[in-house]
Amino acid sequence: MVTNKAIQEQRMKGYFIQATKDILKGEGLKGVSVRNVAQQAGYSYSTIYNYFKDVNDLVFVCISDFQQECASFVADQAQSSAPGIDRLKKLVVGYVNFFVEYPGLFELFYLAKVGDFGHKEATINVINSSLDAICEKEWNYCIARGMVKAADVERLKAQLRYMVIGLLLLYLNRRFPASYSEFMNQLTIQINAILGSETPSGQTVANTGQGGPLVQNSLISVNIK
Amino acid sequence: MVTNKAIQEQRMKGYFIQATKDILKGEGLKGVSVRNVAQQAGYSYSTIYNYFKDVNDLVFVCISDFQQECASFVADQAQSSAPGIDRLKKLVVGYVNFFVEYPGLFELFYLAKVGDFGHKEATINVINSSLDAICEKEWNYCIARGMVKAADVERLKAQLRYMVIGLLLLYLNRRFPASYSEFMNQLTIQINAILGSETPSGQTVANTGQGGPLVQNSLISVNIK
DNA sequence: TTAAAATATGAACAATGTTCATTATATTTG
DNA sequence: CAAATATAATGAACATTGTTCATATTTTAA
Repeated sequence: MVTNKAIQEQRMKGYFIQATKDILKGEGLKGVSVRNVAQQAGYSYSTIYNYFKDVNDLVFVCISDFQQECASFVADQAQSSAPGIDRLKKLVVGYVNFFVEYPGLFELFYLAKVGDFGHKEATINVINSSLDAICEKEWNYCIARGMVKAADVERLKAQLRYMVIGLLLLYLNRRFPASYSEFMNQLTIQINAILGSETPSGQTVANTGQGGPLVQNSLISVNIK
Repeated sequence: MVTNKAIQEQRMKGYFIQATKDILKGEGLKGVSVRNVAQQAGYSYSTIYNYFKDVNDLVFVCISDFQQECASFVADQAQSSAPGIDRLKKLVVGYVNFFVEYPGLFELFYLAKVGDFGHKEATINVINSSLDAICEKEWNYCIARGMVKAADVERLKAQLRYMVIGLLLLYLNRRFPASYSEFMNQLTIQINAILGSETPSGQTVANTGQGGPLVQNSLISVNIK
């Protein structure tokens, strides 16, 4: 049974959470202070501590909500493209666009310090699997249609995940590349390197043969038809 | 000409920088406070402001030194392996190992907030090209020996860069993967996906063919011989 | 030696997170 | 309904941050 107390407590939490979310989307983490949030919610700063262990806790519970928002944002951008690899690419681009639009949320998802990892395992998991969750349906579609081998999917997911996060980190936090257009260009190149490009020509990606005593030669060629 | 004043000023800066570096390698960024650094250097906290604009400035000038240290660390780990792709892989693994050993330095390189991007362009560049700088000689070796096509090198460098940073970010900041061994396993998989594995069998990485109206089919196959 | 310039210093301020005794409100009980 | 009790909201207070600035100290110049 849900007691009145529980309802009221959730409502109070909601006020603080909404205020925190608004600040995060606008100014980012640096704008979130316990006094700032409290004022926006219409309460005294110390009242927050009746509902959240500390300010870290408050900030962290926003993540699940934002993951939902991210999923909607991405679905909206990708719905028009054809199912399969094409839409998969659009989903990844959409995921990147979301964090470019809300850099504060990238900070929250990937850069923010987490106090106690153990107690926040569920939320951490939401973060770590956020891209996978957004792409899952499309991966299944691709597997079912034989567009990708099931054995490769986990590695490909991982490749996209690390690439996207690395690219976003450098761009949002280190201004590399310096311009948005070059950043998007890099993104396209990277996505095509992982999921395949539609260039109608075959080309060799890496071709390694060398003669160390114990090391076998290896030849890798990527053919795009 | 180098004035006495300049020498003395550099010496003073050096005291604060050394103290900051020691703290960064040990406790990480959270341990760096202006009072903490000053005490370790044997001066009053306000003296720092006679030599550095702010605490961000102080922290940032440590980066070039650490890049040197990183390069030595990596070279030491990779020197025994055969030149070419094999050593290239070892260099990347060494780069990762460096930041696993000193998580505070990963924080400094990639996570720390930068006040004024414009004035720190040189240092930012040291960061963004740190992996490339470490691998440059080996890339040239590979190109000269025809192990990789020159046209592909920039993309491969970028792939390694984003992958390494994404992987490190998730592992050091989000405990993903949860164990060190699984993390290293992921690293190996990713490196092999980019630079080629030595598995003596051909395998298909991604195989996409689908029938959107305007989208061409694409087939990518990676053959390792 | 004395005047002047340079440099080191801690007091002071604003902003931060957090705790806690007190006040105000809501609920229960007589 | 009134009083007693429980619950919740509050701001004072503390510790810690970065930063500024007037003052004290040291070094340099005359």
